Amino acid sequence: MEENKVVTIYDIAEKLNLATSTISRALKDHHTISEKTIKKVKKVAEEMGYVPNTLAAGLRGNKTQTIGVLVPTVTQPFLSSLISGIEITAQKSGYNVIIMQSNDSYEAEVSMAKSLYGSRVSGVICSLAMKTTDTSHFQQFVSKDIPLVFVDRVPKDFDTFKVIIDNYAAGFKATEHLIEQGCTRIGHLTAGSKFGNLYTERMRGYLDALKKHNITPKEELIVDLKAVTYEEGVKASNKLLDLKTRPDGIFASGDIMAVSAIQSAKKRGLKVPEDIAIIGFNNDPISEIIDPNLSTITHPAAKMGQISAEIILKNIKSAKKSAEKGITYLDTEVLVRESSQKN
Amino acid sequence: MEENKVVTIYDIAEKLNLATSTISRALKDHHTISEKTIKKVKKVAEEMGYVPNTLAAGLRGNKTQTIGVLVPTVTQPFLSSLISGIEITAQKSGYNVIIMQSNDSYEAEVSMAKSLYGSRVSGVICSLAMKTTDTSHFQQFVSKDIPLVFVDRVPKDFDTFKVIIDNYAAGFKATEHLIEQGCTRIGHLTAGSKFGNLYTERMRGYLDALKKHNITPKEELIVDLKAVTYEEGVKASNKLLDLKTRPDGIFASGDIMAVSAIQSAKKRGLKVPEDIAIIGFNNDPISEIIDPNLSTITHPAAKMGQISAEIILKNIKSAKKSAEKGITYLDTEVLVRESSQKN
DNA sequence: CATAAAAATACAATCGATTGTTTTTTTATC
DNA sequence: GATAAAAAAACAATCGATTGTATTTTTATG
Repeated sequence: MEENKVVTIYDIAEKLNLATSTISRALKDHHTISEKTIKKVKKVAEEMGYVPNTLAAGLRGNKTQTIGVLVPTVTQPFLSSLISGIEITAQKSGYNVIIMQSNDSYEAEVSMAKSLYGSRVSGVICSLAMKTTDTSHFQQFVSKDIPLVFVDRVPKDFDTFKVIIDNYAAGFKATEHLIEQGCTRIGHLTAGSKFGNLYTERMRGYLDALKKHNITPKEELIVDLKAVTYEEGVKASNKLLDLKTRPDGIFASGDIMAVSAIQSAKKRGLKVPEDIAIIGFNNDPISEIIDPNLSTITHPAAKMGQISAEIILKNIKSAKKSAEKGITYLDTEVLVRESSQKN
Repeated sequence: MEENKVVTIYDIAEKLNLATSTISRALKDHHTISEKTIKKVKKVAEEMGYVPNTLAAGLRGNKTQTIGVLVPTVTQPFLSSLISGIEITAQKSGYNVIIMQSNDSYEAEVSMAKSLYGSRVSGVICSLAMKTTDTSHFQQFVSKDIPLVFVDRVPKDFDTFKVIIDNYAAGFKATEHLIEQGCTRIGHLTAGSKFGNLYTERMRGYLDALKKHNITPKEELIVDLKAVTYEEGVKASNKLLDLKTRPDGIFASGDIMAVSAIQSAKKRGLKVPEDIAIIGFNNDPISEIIDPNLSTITHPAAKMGQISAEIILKNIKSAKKSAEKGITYLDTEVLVRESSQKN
């Protein structure tokens, strides 16, 4: 380890009396450099504590070994698992990950997209802010051939890679499961559905499942949360539980909401699932811990992160080949635990 | 938005028939550039869709607007909150955050530290891998005057900034709280304590609290988990509950472990806190949800992230001023909820 | 209006790695 | 040993923003 001076290829070149181009090529095993020289260069580089300056390489090549990740927050279990999946996959290929949190603000998202662009990231993975309807701030990546993947919360009308689950089908399955358990009056907790997002899709599944089984949807049974928090979940659950005719089942579009519902029901002395069956969405860690254990829809967070990263990596390498941009659907399952099992 | 060509200050310079140096200075309101020119340059830059290339700036100035964050994982609630705090604070000052997960592996940590160094991050915030005992791989940052903050899991013998809670005091408080509730036979769940880490400190607090109240520590009452997971927690809890003389209180060094203990106790028909009082550590989201609500020690994750980032930012600016490197202690509190309240 | 002082802008080197092209060295062949 | 071919290494430009220094333009003053 040297004193305070940063070691560059110039220092190595000087020491070995070679050209910097030779050093640069030797370090990456270029075929025009002799074995002997390669060995010598690597040895000295090691000794001098040389660490390549990725900025210089990135500037020259106009690309970095960095993937930008833009998500609403990192603290939700689903998103932190997603990020973990991205980071692990990127790391394996020598890529770094820059994280930004939009905090569900459209303005923040626009500004952060610009910042990522300025950082010359090699690719971008984004889960949209809840308030985002216009996505033109992502156009800059596409027009510069920077691979862009939307994951989980994706826009409808943007032609790029998307990694999602089939939220409609999942909502349908969840609801049908409750119906199979004998529920006939099923409440639904959703959030920000007016933005036409994934919650809306789940709700569509809910509605169609009811329809299929000849149950007439009631508006009073659907509660739209302002934010996906425990407190809002409790408020919304109580709205359902306060109805003159109480629901006998609840499909919550997220585990936090489902947990709120369980707690609210228990607080009133109701038995879950006997009095009211509840199913959530996401398979957050808490679903295995809450009493009764929460039935839920699996949501393969880490896998989605991994696949998103793989798409980025593949499309960086195959340069302008402009692979067909498509939607990757991942499987979900109804995970039946205690909270919904009436039989 | 332009077609496909990336806009640089050269393009702006050409269009306005000015020198690039003028453009560069105008864009940052340098006082030697006239108001008129500044306005003109900014207008055209905006029109042309100019986004500064942070690589070029970073290369020239030998510093980036980036903070490296190296943590065991991003999926633990404490760490994701920590990261969130860092990211928000950094973002406010125009800094980006690169995330890396050591997955508690020493080798990964060493390699990632090198990678961060190669990325020329302006500062580094690290929470050590559990398996790390030697920290010489962080020396490169100090010797290059790159501010380095260790947070939460910090090394003993490294002279740099540290942001931690007083784990000893917290362990003491938690244990004393149980004693005040009338517990006399208090079990302790800890993890990897042989590495001499923060868990060890909490255990020291536990032991001293017992001593202060004339309770003789028993080795059988201390269980050391191999990993901090729910499953390992259950195993460890059962070891305690299987003792011929069962403990009447448990201080778990983390909320996951505490939750495992609650569930394991309940599964045996034991009442919490009547039969056995339990207190955790961290104040994870789950502690408010588990039944009974979990008493715990607050652990100001987001705040620790914020402060760590602030230290970095401050010490980047004050360049080589080499502020005195010290330990910042944050407050913790005993958060008494249901799981420990016998009175 | 000449000249000094101040203001505004231009010039040119720099950061460190990469890479297309050229030159030098080595090897092969007659 | 001369010459062509192949191999190895050197040369030099480049990426885009920054910044110390020089130059030009403007303003002020007698």
